[in-house]
Amino acid sequence: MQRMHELLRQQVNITEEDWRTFSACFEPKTYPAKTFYLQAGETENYLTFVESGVVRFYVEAANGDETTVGFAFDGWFMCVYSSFYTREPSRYYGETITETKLWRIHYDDMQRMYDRLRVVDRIGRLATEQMLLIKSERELSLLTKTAEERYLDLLSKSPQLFRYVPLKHLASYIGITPQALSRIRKRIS
Amino acid sequence: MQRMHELLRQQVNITEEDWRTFSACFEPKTYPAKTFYLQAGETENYLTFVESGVVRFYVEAANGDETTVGFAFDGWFMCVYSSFYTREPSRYYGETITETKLWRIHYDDMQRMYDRLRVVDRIGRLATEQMLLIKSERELSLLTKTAEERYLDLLSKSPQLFRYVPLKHLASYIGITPQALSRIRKRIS
DNA sequence: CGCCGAGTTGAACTGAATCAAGAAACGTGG
DNA sequence: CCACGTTTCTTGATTCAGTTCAACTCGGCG
Repeated sequence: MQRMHELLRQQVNITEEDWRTFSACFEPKTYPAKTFYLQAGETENYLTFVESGVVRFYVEAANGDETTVGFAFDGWFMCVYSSFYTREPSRYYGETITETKLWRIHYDDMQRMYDRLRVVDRIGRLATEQMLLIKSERELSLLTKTAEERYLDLLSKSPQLFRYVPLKHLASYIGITPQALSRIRKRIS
Repeated sequence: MQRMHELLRQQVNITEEDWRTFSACFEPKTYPAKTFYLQAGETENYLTFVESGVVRFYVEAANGDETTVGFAFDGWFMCVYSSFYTREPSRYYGETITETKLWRIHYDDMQRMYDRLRVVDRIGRLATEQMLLIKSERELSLLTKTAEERYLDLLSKSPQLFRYVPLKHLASYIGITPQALSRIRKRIS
């Protein structure tokens, strides 16, 4: 919680009183490794701050194949936004990779906070803007870069992933099969 | 402006007074067809509401190839968000396809509005959330669908594009070359 | 009329998918 | 702490979608 407080203060002016009101809405929770924090078909009810751990988001194709869409790391806000905003069932699974400690706020509480505290609208806007930047960058990467370039980007920007996540999930994040990734790694080394 | 007012009122409670204050910051502008509203290297200074017309966003590769990243239609807010938020030069070009009438607000005025009117924080948050939904959908499409599926999606969801935009730009939006799109169209028909 | 950009078509090539099999690493129970 | 089964990773052979390069058609427009 300490960490979330610091992170928010870097971005917005939040009074001690507003922080107490806002932070009181969060509940702590811990998931063991390899457990679902959200399954496809469920509705995302929480906006979550990751205190420690790594979470993987993926979708499942009709044939059972998984496509990894993204990850959430410690110090991030995470959420299946498409379900959280629209209140429709999620198409994504969210699964912990390592043991994950988090703080989360329920959708209903968040709406109350939006109405009650002006600073929360501001926080929500800035958090969404940051996620939009990440998604725009990824769109550009998928459109203009080769699989090999995306692999090297991942290697340099998120080396910690390679310690926890099986290569097959990184392959599907890059947009290729595990076999293709294996050959890229062989070619490079 | 009428249209923007209606659109906003569908989403937030905005008082007449706040609307007058906010809308007074917007200036009208008209671009002929095939002109740049923003070039790569420039910083995006405006958040823009498209009154009528179609705008294409693209990036240019080292070899001169263009990759179309997206479009903006009438009734949309448009912006090169990555440049607008970060105040860094844009890597995207924004070029009108048809004559385009728009209303725009300068970055500095928008920041003033954020501080002055609470409802603008709310509007900014909701607008960003919607763009994030669009980008998330596109990410999923690029990761899990074939070029042919993306072509058919575009055909059913945005048929108006086919009236204005050369196929080569739709091809690069789909993520393939004009030749490959030509063959897909032949195969399907 | 001649030019130019857009679209199509053909042929050769390439990166990645697929199918299949084997090797390595991992974790779980005894 | 080892043995076993499972998952992950690698490698090979084949197929496929899409790229690249090149030639040609078509329609608009100075």
